[in-house]
Parts: sequence; structure tokens; C-alpha cells
Amino acid sequence: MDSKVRVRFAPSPTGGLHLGGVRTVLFNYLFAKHHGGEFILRIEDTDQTRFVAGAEQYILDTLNWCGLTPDESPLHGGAYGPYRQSERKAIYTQYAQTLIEKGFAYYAFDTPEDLEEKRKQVPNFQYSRAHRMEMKNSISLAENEVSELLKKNTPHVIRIKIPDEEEVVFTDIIRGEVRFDVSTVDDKVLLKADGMPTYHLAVVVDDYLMKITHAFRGEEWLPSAPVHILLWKYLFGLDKMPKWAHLPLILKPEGSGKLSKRDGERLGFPVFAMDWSDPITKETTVGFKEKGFLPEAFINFLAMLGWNDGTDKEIFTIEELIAAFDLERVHKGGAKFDYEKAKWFNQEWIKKTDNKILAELLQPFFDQANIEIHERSYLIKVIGLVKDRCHLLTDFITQSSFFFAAPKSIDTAAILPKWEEKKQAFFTALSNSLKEMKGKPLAAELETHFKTLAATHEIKPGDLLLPLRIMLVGGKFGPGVFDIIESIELPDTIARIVHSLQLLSEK
RNA sequence: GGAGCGUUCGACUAAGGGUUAGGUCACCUCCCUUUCACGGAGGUAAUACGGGUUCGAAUCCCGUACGCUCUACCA
Repeated sequence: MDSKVRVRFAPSPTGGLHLGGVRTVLFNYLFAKHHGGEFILRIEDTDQTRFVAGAEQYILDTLNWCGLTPDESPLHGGAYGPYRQSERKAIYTQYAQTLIEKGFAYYAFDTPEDLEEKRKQVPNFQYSRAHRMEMKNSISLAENEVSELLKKNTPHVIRIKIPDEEEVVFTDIIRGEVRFDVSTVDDKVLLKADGMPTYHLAVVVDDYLMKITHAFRGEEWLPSAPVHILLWKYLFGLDKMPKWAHLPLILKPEGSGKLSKRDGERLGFPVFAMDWSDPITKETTVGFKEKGFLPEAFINFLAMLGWNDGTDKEIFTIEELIAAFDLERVHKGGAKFDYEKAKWFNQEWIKKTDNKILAELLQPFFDQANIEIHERSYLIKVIGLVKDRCHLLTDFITQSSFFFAAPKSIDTAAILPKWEEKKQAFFTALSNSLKEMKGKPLAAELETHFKTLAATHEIKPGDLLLPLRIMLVGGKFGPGVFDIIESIELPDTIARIVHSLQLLSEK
């Protein structure tokens, strides 16, 4: 690289950040850090009608949770601010003006109603060479008419004048050479009637001013790339233009099409990185964080959606991702989102994460479930016992709640079919004998005791183990029975057996 | 309709002219485990179609089909 790599992520603050957005951030971040460059967050809030309060903070929080902190942003500052486009309004006006002066853009006075009408009349209406002269603009109108309209402050926009014939060619890092015959694109609005720029003007102006060297965005932007390239040519010169890469889309798990918030709701998985509550509708959309994902797993999973390092390695730390990342190995085709695989990544990361750290991360989940943790060290021990069977952090609640309080319900229906007098007698004897034991016996000790007692009652231990488990945890799940007894200790164990025995006798 | 992009097991993907087309998730079987997992060993399963080029094509070329994205004073 001849100059320092600078990349940017430029979201509109209109709601929660979804998977595709986070992956775009991730690829930007990985690329920047791989090359020792900078990652910039720019807020594209030029559409006041879609602006949502709190969305910007949410984006910052999300990036923070993911560990993808920008080097420059509205929050962090930087030498190329302001980083909110709404605060850069005057800058865009100036460039739009330049384009008009050079004849690459023109004023258009058509009202939204005019356009709607025209679109109704003409089947595939394009505001372009074919119909430009039929519209109300500074090309079709006489010069004095135009200056009159401008003087009277008639609402107007500024449109780019797409050349009649020109082939725009550029090299996309992922896709290679891409060609467009410009005659099929229309005269996009550059500056809106309210004086705000559209995306088209704003990206190129800001990418230039912020010295962006590489511009990555979703594949949905590919069709408008010729407009941006023309603008670069007119305004700053193609030699200054960043290298482009259009990232493949993240698709619905079944069927086809871009993954949307709705798909998550329909299929029961998160699509946003973190919980998002719409300030107006008050509707909350669940996020990966609250669903129980580790940020490392979330990032790891996203990285593997459309990229791999060419080996069989799948579990990567962020440092490993930075070291291995190479845009040219990014896939061209879209990737379907697979929630099962996402959970697998999370499980792998849970296994990898130290129990002490897990205890800290788990605390809020236990708090929310109203489970009181008296001793952190006890929590850590329990985590070690159950972590192998947890895909999500929320699984720890169901997998371990019985370590902290007696189960709310006992699945007696699972015991009853094979329940008999002599088992009743055994468990009575067991609870009595446990009362005799002192201190905190270890699992192995307890197991020996249990088996000896079973033998004297002439019952196979296997016939007794499942009922015991259900008495202790409420159902057919959880770690080894004797590990559980060792942890919850004698008094609780006895209480649970006695309680269950009573339930069973009532049936 | 137009333009652009894409297409390897159900899913994510590897293989960049020569492999029995490999790995992971999911699914199935077995082992371990007197629960559920974890772990271990196996299994099912793919180059969209048709033409070329070539001794040889998943790979290069052309066409077809299908899919997707865009086609707003939204990004």
C-alpha cells in the first residue's frame, strides 16, 4: 500500500444493526487492522424522515460489544470530522455547485407529484436522456426561466447528468472487472430539495475528504457504482478513487433473498446484534447478545460466512482473523444464514472460555432469571459441570438452576410407570442413611454408598439412578447425579428426596 | 421490462486443467455414558443444464435455465 489504509463503515441510524451490517463492519475492520490501517465510523443521517433516535448510540454500543471499535467516529472524534453527514451539509452543497458549473449536473424543478404522474404515464420511466427534455429542469428550460425559478426559491433538486454513451469499467477486489453501459442508468438526484445530499453524492465527497482508500459495502450497491465512479471522475479524478469491494449478501436460511428482521421472527432466531427497541412502536427485537451469544463466537461465525483462510480451520480469535484475513478469498455468492451452525460456534467458544470469565458474563442472565448466586466460587464450579451441554449462555439457566434452588416441579410422570414398593423403601433408606453421613462427601464416595445400599435392597443401580436424578433436578437432564449431590450437599439432597417421595405417594 | 451479480452435498465451504471432489454444521448408526450432553468411530449426501477448447474440465470459453440485487428527493 502506498498510503495508510483507511476504511469506513457508514450506516444510517434507522434501527437495529443486523447480521449483514455487522459483517460489513467486520470485514472493514479486519482489512484495516491486517494492513495496520484505520477504521472509521461515519453516520449517514441525511434522510430526516427515516432518522430514529437512539440508533446511533445503539450502533456504537454494538460495535463496542463486538470489539470492533472505530478509530474515528462521532464519539471518538478524529481529524476528518464531523462524522455525521447531517453536520456536513454545507460541504455537499459546494460540490454539487461545482458539478453544475462544470456541466455534469443540473437543476430539476419537477415536484414529486410530477414524477409520480410521469411514471404512471411512461411504463419504465427513467429520468435520463430519453425523457430529460420532457421534464422541468435547467437543461430543458430556457436560461432566464431557470434563473427566475431559482430566484423565487422554487423547490428543486440537483441531478447528475449521465453522459449519453460511456462505458464505466472498474475493478472490484472480490468480483474482478465489472462493466456498465451508462446509458441504462438514470440521472440520480444528488442534492435533495431540503438541501441534504443523497447517498450518491455524500459517499464520494466524504470518502474523498476522509481519505478513504478502500470502500467496502453490500452487493446491493453494485448497480449504482457507475454513478459513484462518474462522480469521482468529475470531482476528484479516478486516480484518487478508493478500491471497491462489494460484499456478498447474507441470505435467508430457506428459500432465497436477503435476510430480514422478519425472517428471524418467523424462524425464531435473532437477526440484530443486540436487543433493539423501537422508540416509537416500543417493539423490541431480540439480539444475539441477549440470546446468549459470546461476541467472539458471533464475530467468528460472521467471518466464516463468505470467507475462509483456505484451510480447514474454523475457530478463530479476532487476532487470528486479523492475521489471516484476505479480501480476495471472500466469496462472490451470497451465503445462507444457518442458525444451527451459529450455535455450534457459540458452543465451541463457551468451551474455550475460562469458567471465571463465564461466571462474570453469566451473572446478568442469572439475575434476570431471579436466581440468586451466593458464592461466585460455587457458580464457577457449577459452570464447569454444565458447560459442555450449553450452546447459548441462556442454556446455563436451564442446565443449572437446580444447583441454586430446588426444582419448581418434579417430573413424577417419568418415574411413576416403573415405581414400586421396594424402590420406595430404598429411597426412604437412602435419605435416612444420608442423614448419618457427615460433612461434604465427594461424588465417588456417594456413588459407592449408593451402590452398596442398592445391593442390600437387591435392586440394580440402573433402575434407581433415573428416579434419583429426577428427584434432584426435576427431569431427565443435567450432569452426573453424584456430582450434583456433591455440589448441593446432603441437607438439600435429603430434602429433595423426601419431597419427591411425598409427591409420589400422593399419586 | 432493463441493468448488474451469482450458481459444488440440506447449509457453510475446499479443490484455480489431472484428487476415490475434501472439511465443518445438520441428519443417521455404533462406542463411551445406567439422563442429556461432551468425546471417539463410521455413514447418507454435491459440481444447475447444454455445447465447445483439451489427452484430460467443478475449474477456461459460449449459450440456456434458475436465483438474487438494483431500477425513490431510502440507504
